[in-house]
Amino acid sequence: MSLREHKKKQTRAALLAEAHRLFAERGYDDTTVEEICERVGVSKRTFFRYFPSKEDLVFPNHEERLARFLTFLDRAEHSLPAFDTLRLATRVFAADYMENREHFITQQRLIETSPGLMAREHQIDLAWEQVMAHWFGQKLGLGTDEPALAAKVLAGAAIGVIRATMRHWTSRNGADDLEALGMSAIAKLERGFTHVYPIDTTRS
Amino acid sequence: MSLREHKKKQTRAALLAEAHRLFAERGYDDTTVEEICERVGVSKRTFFRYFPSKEDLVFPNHEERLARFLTFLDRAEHSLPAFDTLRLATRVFAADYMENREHFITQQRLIETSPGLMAREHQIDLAWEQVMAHWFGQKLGLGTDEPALAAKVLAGAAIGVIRATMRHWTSRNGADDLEALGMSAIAKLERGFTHVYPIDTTRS
DNA sequence: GTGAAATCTGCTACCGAGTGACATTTTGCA
DNA sequence: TGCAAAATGTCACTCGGTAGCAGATTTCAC
Repeated sequence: MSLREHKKKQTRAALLAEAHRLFAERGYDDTTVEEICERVGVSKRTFFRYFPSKEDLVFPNHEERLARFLTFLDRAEHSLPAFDTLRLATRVFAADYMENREHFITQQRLIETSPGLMAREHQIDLAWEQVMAHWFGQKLGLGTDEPALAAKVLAGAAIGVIRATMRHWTSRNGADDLEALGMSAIAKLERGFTHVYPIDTTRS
Repeated sequence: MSLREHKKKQTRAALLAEAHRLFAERGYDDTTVEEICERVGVSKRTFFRYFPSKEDLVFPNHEERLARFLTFLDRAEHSLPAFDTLRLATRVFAADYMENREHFITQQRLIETSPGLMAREHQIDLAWEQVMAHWFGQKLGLGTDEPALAAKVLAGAAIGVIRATMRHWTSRNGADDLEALGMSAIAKLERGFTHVYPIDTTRS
């Protein structure tokens, strides 16, 4: 790595670290980009060359995570039923969240303090949803582009279920077994919610 | 209605109309609030007393719609199975969308041009999700506050499914029967997605 | 090493959304 | 008509984000 690249990594890391310190100290909205820059000793202009927006400070490696998910799906055994692959992915990611639970919960709490961050999170979820929709579409054997409606609907349901589960988990400070929650959620997707709200078989 | 209230309604309507004309003409992001104000003959400060933000111009009556949904749920026959009530609601809202399809599709297209509008839409969806979670929680007979996890997960899935369905519908210019799409989506929630991605019963 | 070219940074000036304080007009009512 | 309240306008400001350009640093070829 050249000296230049090294310094860039350092600057980026310094901005991230200082930002998170300030966010923890006085919150996201009450921390201005200029403050962060002053502390790091960098101009505002330079900041925006490292991070396209202030929000990106909170989701520094979402692209990497999404890429991980993508390669996971690509490498998944083609013969495995779709929901089994989902279960595998859930195990992997649940383990990650459980291991770094303080970090993720802190981040989630921060996100919930600012509508802008909520928006950004949603944007990221949309990307995940698209990836899933595409993958489900392939599983249905309809080629790669323009996944079928059923695949898109399933992807939407999956993301919705994941978000609700994650919110529940973080709201309880990560006390529950995230993998178990995930398995239960996937089971509901797979078998339907009728066992929760039984179909009335006495009606005509 | 007093003269004062009358004028206020007029001003509000004028702002909305002018805004939508400009949005259609040169897009949301390329229309400034000041422009809208100039055309209507009102100061920027006054604008922000009518609309808390520029985004609210695009979702002028979302509170009213949500309230409609709420009273619908409240008035629903208590004995009716949960999913049947959902189906009823879907019929009502699908009819509304089908009747004013140009309006809704135009609005959706506009929303998709701006991340800020997408964010706002999501915020509104969250409110719907909360209402649904609360209602599902009641249906489960667990009292009114802090709906059970299952209720929250179902609400998340429901919103996810609705959004995916709506996106599909608008992307095809409202050509499909929205009510039929909705019924299919609810059926998937109810019975599960196994018929789309069958469970492999041959595995050990 | 030295110099030139590519790259990085800082500065200043700007835009648009949104807010606060305070003066001015408009309306409702006695 | 006159007075209080409500609505509006004005001005100045904050903050996130961008454009242009000048000056500094690094890289690389020689």
